[in-house]
This record gives sequence, structure tokens and C-alpha cells, in this order.
Amino acid sequence: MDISEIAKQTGVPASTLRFYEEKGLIKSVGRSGLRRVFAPSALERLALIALGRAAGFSLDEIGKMFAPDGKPRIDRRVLSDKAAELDATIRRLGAVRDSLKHAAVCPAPSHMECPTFRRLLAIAAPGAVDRKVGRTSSKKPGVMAVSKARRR
Amino acid sequence: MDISEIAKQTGVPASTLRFYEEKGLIKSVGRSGLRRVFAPSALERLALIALGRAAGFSLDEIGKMFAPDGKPRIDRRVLSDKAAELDATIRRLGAVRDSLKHAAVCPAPSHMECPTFRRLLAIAAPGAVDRKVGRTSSKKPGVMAVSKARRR
DNA sequence: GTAAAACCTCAAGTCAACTTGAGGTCAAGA
DNA sequence: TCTTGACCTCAAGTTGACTTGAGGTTTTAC
Repeated sequence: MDISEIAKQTGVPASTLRFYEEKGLIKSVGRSGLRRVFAPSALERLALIALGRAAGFSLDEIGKMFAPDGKPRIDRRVLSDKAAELDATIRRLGAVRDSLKHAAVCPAPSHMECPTFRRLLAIAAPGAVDRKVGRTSSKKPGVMAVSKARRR
Repeated sequence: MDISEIAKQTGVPASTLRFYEEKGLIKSVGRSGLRRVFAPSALERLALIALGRAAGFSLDEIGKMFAPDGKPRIDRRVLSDKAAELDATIRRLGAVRDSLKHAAVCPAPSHMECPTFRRLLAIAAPGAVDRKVGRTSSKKPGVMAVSKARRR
């Protein structure tokens, strides 16, 4: 299969496939003239890569999950940890979604005056609301900074 | 309140607060000498910003959600749409998590040989598995590319 | 036989959201 | 007084994952 065939079937652009090959994430089985030739197994490999990306692994991390022989050799512990992390992310996103939905219908003049909204916000953006001020205050900062997820 | 007080209470670094001010996302009420002075309402504003970020809005989008007077003026439609988008993301992440969990325990020699894994993968990374090959084939590419989420 | 399409390499550019660094100001404590 | 530390500005750098572009070759279509 040539690069455009892989691109067509996976939706991954040819430029990305070349980039992945350069990074060692996929391999072509040879060349036909200049052109790369891929085995169909590249499709599976790309599916695994897509899964890894969706789970929040970096390309470098994903690269290390394949043994030099090409077979996936994955640390089960790492997977479980990531699954747990995803669980937390999912819960937080649920609160975010609920906050959004609530804000979309809540008639309160200012959302911050709405107890429901504040409660959701406390989960969605921990540390952002209701911290007591000063008073020889607690050193621990609230983490308003958005934690982890991924874009582009 | 000075910038370090805000930073301490929200966990957002001072450099980020200056950056946000420059972008028009937050405002200081004045200066004490060189130093910015913030009203406590900045904390609420930052909570809203954190929510927006968590929901996947860009800083520019968030900026447009505040009227010039400072009050949030939010398009309910936009919120509902984003909530729906989050719903989809949450479902997909659930499948990703399940794939990971399964891969962590599945004894199959190659994960791709495991039907359960393949089924989950089909949801986690749509288009990645089981597409029929060629045959005057369908033009639509599978989108193996990771869609949306956020990191950093 | 010739031109357009499809591929190639390699270097450089892009994007968002910040961070870092150099160089400077200012108030408070020893 | 002096020096430390918290703050300031503005420009430039960082990160990860790609994309784009220039310049070149090959394959396919007429």
C-alpha cells in the first residue's frame, strides 16, 4: 500500500505519516522507486497510536510502547494509571458540562450568585470558589490552572 | 489585593495574570506605585476563565464572553453546544479508558486479536479498525486523527 | 512525448498559552 | 543607608505535534 492509501483509510495525512515514520512510530516495509510501501499492519499500528493519543500519551511515550520488533510491549501498570487518570478527567468534564448546561438555563442575574453554579464550579475548577480569605491563611494554593487534556 | 495574593489564592502564576490582563481577560482596578491592585471580584472572574478553559474554549473565545462592562454576557446557545460537545468527548474518553483497562488485563497475545479490544477501539479511535478495503471504495476517510481536548 | 499528479527530502514555519530573561523601580527592614 | 525582594515592562523563547514550502524525481494519463 502506498502512503495515500494509508492516508485515505485512516484519515491521517501523508505529511503526518512521514512525520510518524521519522519519529519511529511506524515503519514502511520498503520503497517502490522513491515511494514508501506500507504493510496493512500499519493500519493497526496507527489505530493503536490513535488510541494512545486519545488517552493522553505523548508521541514519545507511545514510541516506547512498541518493542524494536514492532510488537506492542506495554506496561500494564502504566495503562491502569492512565485509565485512572482518565476517570478523574471524565468526572471533572462531567462537572464542566453540567456547569455549562446550568449556566445556559439559569435565570440568576449573575451566575456567581447562583448556588448551584458555584457548587458545580467548585468541582469543575477546584480552588476557584469559596476559599476563605487570609487569616494567617493556609499556604496551599487552589489549583485553578486547567490540568490535563489535549488539543491538536 | 496585589498580584501575589491573587496568585496564591487561585494557583494561577503572576506571569499568567499579567498575560491575562494584557489579553483583556482580567482587569486591575488601579496601581499602587508600580504595582497592580486587584478587586476580589477578579477571583470570580478567574474561576469563570478556568471553567471556560476546562470546557475547551480558547482564551480569545472566553474574552468575547465578557461584556465591556465586565459582566459575563454569554450566548446560551454556545454553552449548550459546548456542553453537547463535551458529552461526546466524555463518551469517547470512556471508551478510551475501557480500552486501556482491558488492554491492561487481556491475556491475548496481540491486542488486535482480541474482539473486545477491537470493539472498544472502534469507539475510541473511530475509523481505525475494520474498514473494508478498496473495492471502488467509499471516499470518506476514517478520522483516526485525535479530535479535541486540551493539554497544558 | 509531454504534462500533470503524486511522491520525495529537508528546513523552516505555525499555533496557543504561557514562561523566561534582561534590565529597571520601589518600599521596608537591619 | 543599603540591600533585599517583590513587583514592573517588553521582547524573545518554549513546547508538541504537525504543516508548509522549495526544489527535485517518478509515475500515470493523454
